[in-house]
Amino acid sequence: MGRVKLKIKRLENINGRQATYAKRKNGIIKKATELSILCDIDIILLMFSPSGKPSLCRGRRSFEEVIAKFSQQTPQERAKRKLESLEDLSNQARLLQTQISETQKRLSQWKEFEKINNVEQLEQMENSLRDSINQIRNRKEHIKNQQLVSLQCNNQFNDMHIPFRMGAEQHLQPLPWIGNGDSPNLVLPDDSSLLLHK
Amino acid sequence: MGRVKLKIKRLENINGRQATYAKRKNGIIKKATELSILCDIDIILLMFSPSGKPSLCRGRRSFEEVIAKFSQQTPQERAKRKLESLEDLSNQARLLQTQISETQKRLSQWKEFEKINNVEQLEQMENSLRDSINQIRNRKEHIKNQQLVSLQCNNQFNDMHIPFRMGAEQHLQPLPWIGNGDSPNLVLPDDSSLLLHK
DNA sequence: AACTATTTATAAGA
DNA sequence: TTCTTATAAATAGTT
Repeated sequence: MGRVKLKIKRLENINGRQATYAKRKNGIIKKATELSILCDIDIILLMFSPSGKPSLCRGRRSFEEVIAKFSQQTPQERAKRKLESLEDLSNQARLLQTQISETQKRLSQWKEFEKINNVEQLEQMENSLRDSINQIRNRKEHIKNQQLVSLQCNNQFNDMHIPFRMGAEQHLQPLPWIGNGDSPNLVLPDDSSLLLHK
Repeated sequence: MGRVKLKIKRLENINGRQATYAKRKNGIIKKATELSILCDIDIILLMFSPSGKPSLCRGRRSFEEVIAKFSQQTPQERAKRKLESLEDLSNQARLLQTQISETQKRLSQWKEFEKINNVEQLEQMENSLRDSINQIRNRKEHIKNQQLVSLQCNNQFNDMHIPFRMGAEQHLQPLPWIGNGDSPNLVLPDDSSLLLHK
């Protein structure tokens, strides 16, 4: 449609390409808009000028919505998307792996004492454990004293039909972590004393 | 271009929409192809028929390449992409959060004995710690014996110009985890004995 | 799917 | 660049 019939072949003149692009771009955008309205459809037209400037034409729905719709419809696209996110995920996985192995290294210190060859370090670990044992003993004493007190209270109130062990329920709370042994049981004493100062 | 001038407005007849779509789809695809060749540009034309069937037209470069080029060029698109991946990431984050808080809950048992109100449980923990201390003591004994042996060896070989402490280097290995106190120091005794059977 | 009257797009020139 | 215009191309209604 023009003065002469045009051969569909790359225009060698760069200015000619720019001029033709400018004209035909408007034409095709008009066509896309018309098609979208007339037939009530989703359409995306994305093109780059010879100098690289993008032009986007769309119907009523957004670029992202239409691309997503297309990607969801075609299995290849879905697979490709997954492949793309795989890269990110594997980076994250690598990071987590590092963190986990570092943590496990630290944890294994407290399990596999036969791998530690430093007597001073062993002694510091022993002191830390001893400290924890002392804390546990203190706690046990405390609880036993409390039980004694609450039993005395119950005896006082037994004639008043207060339910048995009422007032001592604090130490009867369920401890949900017990028996939930599907993941390793971790231990964390306050072992800041273990850090050797540089 | 046709027998009558067409008002650009949604065609009410569904068959009319289908027919017009079929004709104009070919037209616009031809236009897009011509533009791509004539001006040597990237172009993507994606449209859905009134019944939902997608048609994709592209130039020399693939759909993904052109979309990526566009997404990289426009900051809004880049932001939107990030926003999309945010959803996945937040799901992962939530999962990790759960795992971390579960782990921390377990760990805190070994730090905050004053929160445990069950004497039996405290005793099991104490036994576990005592067991670890015994292991440490055994290890210390073992190392001291080894040191004695290796010192004797060194004395034997001193006249042969063997470097000092050669043969005892095993217990002089650096222990990289010491002093690396930027993350909590974790402890894991073999506390399977702590699990109460249901 | 093919025809064709007519509209629309556009190549070259101003 | 934008406008003009001769001509090519697309297509609406029809068969």
